[in-house]
Amino acid sequence: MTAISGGKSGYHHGDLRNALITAAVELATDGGPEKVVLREAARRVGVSPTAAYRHFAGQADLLYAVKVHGQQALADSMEQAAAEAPRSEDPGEAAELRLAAIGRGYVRFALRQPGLYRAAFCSPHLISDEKEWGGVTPAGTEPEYRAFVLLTDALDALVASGRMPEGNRPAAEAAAWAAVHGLCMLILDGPMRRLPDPVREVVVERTVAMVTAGLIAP
Amino acid sequence: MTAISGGKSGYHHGDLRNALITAAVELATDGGPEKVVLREAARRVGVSPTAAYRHFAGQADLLYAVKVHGQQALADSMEQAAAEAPRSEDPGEAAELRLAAIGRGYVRFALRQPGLYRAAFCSPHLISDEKEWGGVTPAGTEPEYRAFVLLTDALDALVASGRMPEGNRPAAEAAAWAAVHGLCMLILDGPMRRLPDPVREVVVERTVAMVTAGLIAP
DNA sequence: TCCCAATGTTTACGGTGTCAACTCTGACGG
DNA sequence: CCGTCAGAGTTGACACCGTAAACATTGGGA
Repeated sequence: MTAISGGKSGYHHGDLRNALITAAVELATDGGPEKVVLREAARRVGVSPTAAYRHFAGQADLLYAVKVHGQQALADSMEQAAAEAPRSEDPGEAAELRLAAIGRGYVRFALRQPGLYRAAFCSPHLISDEKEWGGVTPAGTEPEYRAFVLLTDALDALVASGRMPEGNRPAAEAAAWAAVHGLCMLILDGPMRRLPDPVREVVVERTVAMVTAGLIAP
Repeated sequence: MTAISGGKSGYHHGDLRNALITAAVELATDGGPEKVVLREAARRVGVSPTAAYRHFAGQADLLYAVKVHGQQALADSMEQAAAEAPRSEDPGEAAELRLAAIGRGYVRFALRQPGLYRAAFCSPHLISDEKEWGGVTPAGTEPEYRAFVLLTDALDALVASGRMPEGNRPAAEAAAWAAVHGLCMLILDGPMRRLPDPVREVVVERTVAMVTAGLIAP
């Protein structure tokens, strides 16, 4: 049978897997990963709960699909922010601006799509996916690969321009990622939630500044 | 009746609340917040599930108690690390070393007690506690208050010594906290889990260095 | 002494993830 | 042209979980 037939014949849905993912993503979008419940997704698609087991190993597997979706959406936001980054003649300054822009794009996505973002980074204990970074670089199959590459490129450009010392390069991506990720989590779930908007912006800018300055410093 | 009677008379436990918290903390310690299940805690204490409702509003309330416990344990680790920080004659250098020590103490706790740490920062959507920071400083009743004060003092000392520009002071605690928190989360739950130990140490040191350098930079 | 308020218990309900067994259906080979 | 068979969905059941209501037990003060 063709799996790409969009027409639902009543019994056979035709594209149940994607329909379930869509529903699950919707659940995560407003409510976060803990709202991704298999039965509800099936309910929304109009199908029996156990039907999902023909396409997913279980709820964790469905949640993992949502996680991948979220991470790709995050990478999109970062790419867009990078594209809109202010240009500069000085390659060093350009690289620095680009890194800052990427960071802001990251945070912007997290704040605009808190549910999806939290799903994208929800604990693997709920999922038990066993993919990991080998060294500091993730394998190309990783869902967070694109976001990681964006960051890596920006850092490489920064060192290539001479603005960032080579000695600071190792693990720089980890440090930069940690700062923006921690910022988002603290704002979304942590003690910084419900921070007044102006204060929040100050906090974001201070963090971005700390990252760039901290990586550039000799 | 006295709530402090330790002797269990069979029917009346005597100190059920603390017994439940202890059990719940144990659950979180090996397994994280999602393993904090009310029925299991009651089971371990040898009491019926609904007995817990005499002492907690519900599972979320019990989890919140665990959260507070975790945050205090975290503050302990930070305090100890600060006390063990290398001294220096130069007050500027001393303040910087102290800040770095605090950061390492933070990370050390997270890596040694991943379950508790994750519980300490688990999403309020599972808890619905409605306490928050007013500005950038938390109210004194906050569980994360002690840890926050430690950080704030270290930063104040840094600016008082003249090593950190006053212009960098606003929201500096947020940026610093974000970096170490994000680092811990990425290592525990994120793409950096199962990073080889040596690499992990490099990552931690690079992050700590980024924070201090990034805050000190003019 | 007796009573009552605090503390636990039993029972029950709705929700969840998941398994096993059954049923429908459409595409393919004869 | 038609039977069949594997893939896709269904029903029913089980073991958990959180939680509410009604009931039972106890010990300390009036």
